[in-house]
Amino acid sequence: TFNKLASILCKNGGVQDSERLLNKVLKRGVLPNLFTFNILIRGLCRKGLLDEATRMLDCVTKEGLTPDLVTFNTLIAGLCKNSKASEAEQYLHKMVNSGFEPDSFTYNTIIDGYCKIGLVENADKILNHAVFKGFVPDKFTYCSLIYGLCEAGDTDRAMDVLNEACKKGIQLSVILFNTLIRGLSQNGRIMDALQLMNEMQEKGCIPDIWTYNLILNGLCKMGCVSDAKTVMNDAISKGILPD
RNA sequence: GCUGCAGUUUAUUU
Repeated sequence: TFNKLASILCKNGGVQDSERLLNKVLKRGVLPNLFTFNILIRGLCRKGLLDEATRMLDCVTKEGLTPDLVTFNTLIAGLCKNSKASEAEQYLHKMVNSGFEPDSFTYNTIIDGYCKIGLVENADKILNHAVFKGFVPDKFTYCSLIYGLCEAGDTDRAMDVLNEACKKGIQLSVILFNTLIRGLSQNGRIMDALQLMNEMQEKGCIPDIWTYNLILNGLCKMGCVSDAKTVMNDAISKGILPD
């Protein structure tokens, strides 16, 4: 019960509330387990308290518990969300040295972390290493790569990556298309973005409110407000209401 | 003690 409450408190942005609750509960003799620490690590990272979060890892050991894969993944994700992908990579090495096998969460998180800070090359390096270890790229991996390539202005390669994902049997999703649509429109390729919005339907992916918002944003930024209106009416006629 | 279950980690818009 406490763990569930702590998780909710942390997600609402209040690690301190969680810690207060933890103290109360400790006084009643309820002992935290590894889940508790994992939740707190996530909460601390969300607040940007990375040093506290990494210290939590030591706390775990002091409490006689052993960090598990989720503990490492949580910390790695927290570091990545705070633009610290290379620090996160250090923990990848630490966990391997501690005898843990990184899983798809681990690899995808670090790959995403590097893509988000514009270091697609580093992401690629991790990916190649991961594939060598038997990792199979999934929709998360491809999404991050597409995002990263687009941010780097390499929309052509981003499109190649989507095609590659398709060829490898990845079930293409609205999210993957949205990611590429965003990249195309942010790189001035609004026509290609519109075309992709049409193509995605042939592949069974129905544009959602995110898709339309991306397209509308792209059109408006290019000054094509009347085209944006047309698209918006199209969305409304399909039952997708502006939010 | 055993069995089951539950709670924690990764991708897209403004």
